[in-house]
Amino acid sequence: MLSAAQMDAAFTALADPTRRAILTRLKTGDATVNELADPFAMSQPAISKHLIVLERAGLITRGRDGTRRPCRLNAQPMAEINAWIEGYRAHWEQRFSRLDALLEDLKTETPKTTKGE
Amino acid sequence: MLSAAQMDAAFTALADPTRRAILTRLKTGDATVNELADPFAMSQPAISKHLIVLERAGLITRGRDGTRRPCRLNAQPMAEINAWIEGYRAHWEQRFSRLDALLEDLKTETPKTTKGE
DNA sequence: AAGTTATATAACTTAATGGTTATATTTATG
DNA sequence: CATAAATATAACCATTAAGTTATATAACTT
Repeated sequence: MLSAAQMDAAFTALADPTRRAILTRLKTGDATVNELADPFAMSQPAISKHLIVLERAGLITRGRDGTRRPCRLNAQPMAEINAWIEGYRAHWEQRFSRLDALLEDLKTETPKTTKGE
Repeated sequence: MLSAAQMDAAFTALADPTRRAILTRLKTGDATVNELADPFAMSQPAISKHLIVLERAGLITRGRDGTRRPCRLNAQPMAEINAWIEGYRAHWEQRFSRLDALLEDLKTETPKTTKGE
C-alpha cells in the first residue's frame, strides 16, 4: 500500500497534462528524454523536470544507454491508486442520492428483486 | 469523458491528504463544514478552501440547510479517473519487463499454456 | 432588534510549481 | 584529443497553493 506521501506524489504527478501525455507515450514503449520532449512546445529542461516528478512518484524508471536515459513506464503506483479509487465505486455506481441508497439497503434486507435499470 | 483541465482539477484535488481524508469522511454521509473541519488541526477557512477545490473538481456538491452548507460526495469524477487508469492495467498486471511482455505476446500467437505464476 | 452560530472572504506569508535561458556534465565518435 | 550529442543542473521569474488571522455575511434564536 502507498503511504499518504506516496499518494500525494502519485496524484500530483498525474495532475499535469504534460506528465500524463508522457505516461501515455510510454505505454507504447520506452523512450529517451529527447524523444519524450519532441512533441511538446517546451524546453528540454522542462521535460527533464517533469521526468523527475514522475520518477519520484515511482511512475517511471530510468536506465542508462550510453548518453541516453531511456525512460520506462512503471504502472505499479497506478495499481495502488486504482485500489484506492475502488473504494468509491459503490458511490459512483449508484447515481442515486444517499437517501435512495439507504432505502436500497433496506430493500436488500427484505429482497424484492427491485433492481433499478 | 473529462477534459484535460477537468482531469487536472480532479487529480490536483486528490493530491492533498486533507482533501482525501475529507472525501473518505464523506463516504459515510453528508457533513457540514464544521463537522469536516473538526478532526483537523487546521483553521476553518483552510477547510473552506479545501472544499472549494473539491467542489471545483466536481468531487463534492454543497447544499444549503439554514446557515449550514452540507457537503455531499460526488464520486462521478472518480469513475472517470478510474476509466483513465484502467488504460494502464495491462502494464501493472504484468510485473514483467517490456521485453518479457513482448515474448509473452509471441507465445500467445503460438499458444503453449506457459502462463507464469 | 441583538446576539450567536456557521460559513465565507480578504489580506497576507511562505513555499512549491512550472517554465525559462545558460551552462555543466557525461559519453560517444571522428 | 576535440567535438558533438544527450541530459542534467543552476539561477532565475511568475504563478499558484496552502496556510494564517481578522473580519464580513447570512441565517437562526431569544
